[in-house]
Amino acid sequence: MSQNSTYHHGDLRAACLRAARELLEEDGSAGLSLRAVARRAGVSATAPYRHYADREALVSAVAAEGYRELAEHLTAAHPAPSTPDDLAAVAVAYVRFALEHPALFRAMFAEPCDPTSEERVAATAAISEYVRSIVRDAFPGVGDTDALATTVWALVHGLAFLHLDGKLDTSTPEVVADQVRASVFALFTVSPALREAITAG
Amino acid sequence: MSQNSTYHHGDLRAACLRAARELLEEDGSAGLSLRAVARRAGVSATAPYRHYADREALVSAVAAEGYRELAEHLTAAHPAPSTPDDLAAVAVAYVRFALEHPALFRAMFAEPCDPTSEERVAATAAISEYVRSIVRDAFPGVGDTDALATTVWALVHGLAFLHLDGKLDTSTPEVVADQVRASVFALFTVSPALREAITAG
DNA sequence: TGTACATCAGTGAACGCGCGTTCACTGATGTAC
DNA sequence: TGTACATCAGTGAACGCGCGTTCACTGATGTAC
Repeated sequence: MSQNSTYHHGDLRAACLRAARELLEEDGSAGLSLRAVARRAGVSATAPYRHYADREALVSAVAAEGYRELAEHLTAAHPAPSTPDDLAAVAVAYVRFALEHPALFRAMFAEPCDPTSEERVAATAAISEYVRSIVRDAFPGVGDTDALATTVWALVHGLAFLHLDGKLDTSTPEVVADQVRASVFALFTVSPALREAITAG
Repeated sequence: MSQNSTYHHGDLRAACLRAARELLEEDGSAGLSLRAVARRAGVSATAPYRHYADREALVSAVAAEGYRELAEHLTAAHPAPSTPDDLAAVAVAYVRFALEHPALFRAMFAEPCDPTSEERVAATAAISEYVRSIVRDAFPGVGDTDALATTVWALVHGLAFLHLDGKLDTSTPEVVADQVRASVFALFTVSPALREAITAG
């Protein structure tokens, strides 16, 4: 698959994706141009067109990869969370992912999901369903957990963004993790009666 | 102040700000260029330089204005919130503001606050302090409400962004408001003992 | 009230830049016989 | 095993574009006397 010829790259598609991610982290989304990607991959400016229809297609591919990695990162934190503690661990992983890949995370959530990119739509739907399933598994007694799941997701997502935007203390990973855990615990000690009321409709 | 001469604009500074906001809403942040602003204000490409040092200065001014308007919008929703209901009303206003000014809201939170723009730094600090003061006033008994305030802010901010990014149902303002209220109520019925534990440190 | 002049807010030509994208092309690869 | 040829993955020149920013300028305004 990898040959010593310099003419054929071997795996330019993957190399473009890698270059795009690097550019994203270095210069933000403004730095992510097809030409810059080509330059970094050591290839002519037009070579990426063999693998991506246009700039938008490349960005969508990057975002989709980000969603997949985020999902992996979360399951790695806890494969089947079922208690507030488990959930807090997953939440911490979510925020850590955002802080470790700030530009990627922004690219994933910055724009309404491009409806023409099947890959991206699927990846978005998957992460959304994944979050819901975690809450469902953690609270099997409740009939419709969707409202509660949304609340959890919003809380964690908001924590991720506020940290990312420098609005909260990010001096050490521990400080961040403590804040995330405290917030999740606050949410998950809702009185059972009220939780019923919220999730009934 | 406004003369019939076409040479002197009269209030180009404000006109630039207005044009920038319109461009932001129409084309997203990519459409916000100094040249486009000048064009829309009906003025030569270099005229805005009389009022803004460079593009970044204009963007910062727009963001700062956004922060001020958000603060006004929140106080209009409830001048001195002191119950979960009051707080829910403010939260609904926060999310509505985001949905009514999507590109502006993104611009406000998209990048770490430009540390060279005093106006922007001040506006950011003000909104942050405002959120904290609301929670402080609503829970005067608790010594350190900062952790709780962060939780509230994160929840509401996350709801705003998830709605903005098309990840949640935004079909009607009522649907959105119901979700926001439900989420806030879930948070504010934390058991008193646990709230103590969270906010003690 | 009139005039001289400083100041202010605009003009418009010009610069260099990087971008996305097209096009005709060419070198390398792999397959059929 | 060798050759002919289709296909694939790259090249590189070229296009038109809009951008940020500079510069020397000029028209309008306001103020001092």
